[in-house]
Amino acid sequence: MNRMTQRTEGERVIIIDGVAMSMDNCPVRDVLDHIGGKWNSLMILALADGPMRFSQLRRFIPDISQRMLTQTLRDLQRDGYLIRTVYPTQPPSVEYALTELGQSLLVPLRTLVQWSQDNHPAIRRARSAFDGQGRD
Amino acid sequence: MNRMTQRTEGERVIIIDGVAMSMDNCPVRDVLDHIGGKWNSLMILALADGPMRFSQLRRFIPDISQRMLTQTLRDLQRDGYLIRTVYPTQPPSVEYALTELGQSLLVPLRTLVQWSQDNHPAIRRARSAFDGQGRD
DNA sequence: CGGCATCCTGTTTGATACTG
DNA sequence: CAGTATCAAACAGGATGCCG
Repeated sequence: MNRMTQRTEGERVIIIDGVAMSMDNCPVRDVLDHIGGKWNSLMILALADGPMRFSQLRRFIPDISQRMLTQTLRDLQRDGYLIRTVYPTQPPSVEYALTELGQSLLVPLRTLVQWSQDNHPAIRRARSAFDGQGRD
Repeated sequence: MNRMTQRTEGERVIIIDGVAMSMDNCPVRDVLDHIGGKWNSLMILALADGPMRFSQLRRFIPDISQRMLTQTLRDLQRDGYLIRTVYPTQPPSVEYALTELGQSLLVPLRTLVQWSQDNHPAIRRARSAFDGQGRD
């Protein structure tokens, strides 16, 4: 599947699962960096069941700051994961909803969520074993 | 990556896909924070085909610093994703290999990689569309 | 309500140098 | 070869105040 990095002159390439990927523009890194952000994937999952308003999301993720909420939403919108709809009510309300792209990300994301739940105990076990043995 | 356990709040709970999860000890965040790290998931994928030595990994991921390589490997070892084996040769060689846990993570990870590759064009398109429209 | 701008902090990362 | 140590830069993130 994957093997060795090739360092052709000037052009750096990494090979993952047999597919060469330039490091300047690696799809995997690009996506992973985003879903790995502290709030991004949580936000996608939050919107899984349907659109939410700004203040709803704030309540839904209690420990996010307004700043990070705004920023995360803008980032996700920029990448096409969700759409922002402003309703010109008084006071104004803004609704965020997953796009088709966002919905499709939900699939691999849920796989990962499932895996996390299944294996979290094992990780915690490994962690305390590691911490325990080195110490004394 | 090295998350100091911070326990400030009492009993806050977030609901993902209908499942309530404590925020102090959320499996999803715990795992996502790791696979989302800049190097972690790349490292797991690098070891997918078999064990590698320290310097091999360095070459495999050309733009990682020695410091980050060491640290990432220690973190992943701590969480039970890989094992570290020292061969008392001269000079010493150290081999890193995925554990069963690490191998199992490979499955959802590959799903994500696949998704990334499939949808990267769409993301790039959305991104430039977003950047273009706000402009002037 | 739904933001944005500013300031300020701790954490993450990279460069560099040194060791067994 | 496979690390450790140290320093400085970069960045993420929180707190606060202001605005349409």
